[in-house]
Amino acid sequence: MNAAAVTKRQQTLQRKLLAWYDRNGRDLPWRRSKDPYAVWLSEIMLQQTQVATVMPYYERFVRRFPTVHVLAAARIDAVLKLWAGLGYYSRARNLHKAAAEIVREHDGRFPDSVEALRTLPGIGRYTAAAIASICFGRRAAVVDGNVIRVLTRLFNISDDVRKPATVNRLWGIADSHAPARRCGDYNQAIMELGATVCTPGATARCDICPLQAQCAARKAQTVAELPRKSAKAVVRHETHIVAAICADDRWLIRRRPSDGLWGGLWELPSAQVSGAATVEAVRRLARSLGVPRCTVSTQPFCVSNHQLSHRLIRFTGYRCSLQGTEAADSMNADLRWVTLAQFSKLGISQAMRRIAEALGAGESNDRGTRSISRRQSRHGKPVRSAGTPRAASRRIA
DNA sequence: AATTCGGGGGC
DNA sequence: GCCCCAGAATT
Repeated sequence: MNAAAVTKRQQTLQRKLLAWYDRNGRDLPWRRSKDPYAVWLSEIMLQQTQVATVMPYYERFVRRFPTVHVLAAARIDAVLKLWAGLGYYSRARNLHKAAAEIVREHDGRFPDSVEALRTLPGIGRYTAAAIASICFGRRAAVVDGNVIRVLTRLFNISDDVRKPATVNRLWGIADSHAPARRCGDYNQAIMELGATVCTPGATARCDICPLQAQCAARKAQTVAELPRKSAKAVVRHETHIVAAICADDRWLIRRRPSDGLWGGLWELPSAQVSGAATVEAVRRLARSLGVPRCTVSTQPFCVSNHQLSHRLIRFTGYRCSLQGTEAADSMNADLRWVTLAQFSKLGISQAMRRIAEALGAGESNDRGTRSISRRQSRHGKPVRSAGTPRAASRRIA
């Protein structure tokens, strides 16, 4: 908030960063205009996600939803479908909500202040400042993972950056250094420096850094140790079962509740179990879906480990064939019967995609035969999800 | 202040 | 394997 006391040193940093950025800034799709919609979308996608990962998703998304009006009018399923695989799906749900809000409350125009932007779902202090500075020329500093690295090194700050108090301190420092003019470029410059030069650990390229003469960590030879982070929480291990319930060539799928993990995405019904994966647990899951009687394969068709940042989930999938013709709860809009091809085109997580592929590999190989078969891909290599024990990689029909 | 949210790039 | 990533919302 305080732009009053701008020191000579701050001006030097601003000038060097901007000059460096003018020469070395990457040509990214969302930098080609100051259209707040494009910038907003990119900033949301880039949350905790690297540029290289975002690129194809961004291109697809703007092609399908070119304006905030188109996005606001879309169904959430269509949005999640294009987001599928990118992770952190609340971003997509909040994006959709915010689009509707912008159209409804702001006549389709983006708010141009940090405070007003901040009220939109999915827009926190970083994203609000990024949009306000880049699109509307506001003087608003940003702090992200890149800026944390650059600032802790520039000022040789060894506080634990996992503590909110440390990050708050960095927000203050960032704010005191943000220039009144070209603040959007300045913000992108310091992030670009963190992404391409002031990189983590020993990969930092201090030799080509425009701020090497000003860097306290370089002088103190602490670059590789900064930023300092306390140990992160240990990953919990969980066991989940998957019920692949089949009637003819259709599978019962369900939409996950909109909050929580993989919220709003479709899945082959799954559930966490406390002990080991069992056929009994699968039967219970099937019953809860309105499938009272079915035959559950004794051998799983797939065991797949899925690593998340804070937990490791082991999915064990079982085939279930329906007895009789009773349908699952037909009044439940979150349940559907679809072919595997249809399923793969819906918004589903990467974890579920792998499970569905294991299921499909077994299908295609089993076509026309009842024999025990080793699942194979088209390339002839055995299909085996990460961590699958060999014994479980074959299915007994 | 601590947890919860995904998935992949790059070493 | 490991660390990290243009963070936000919830508890």
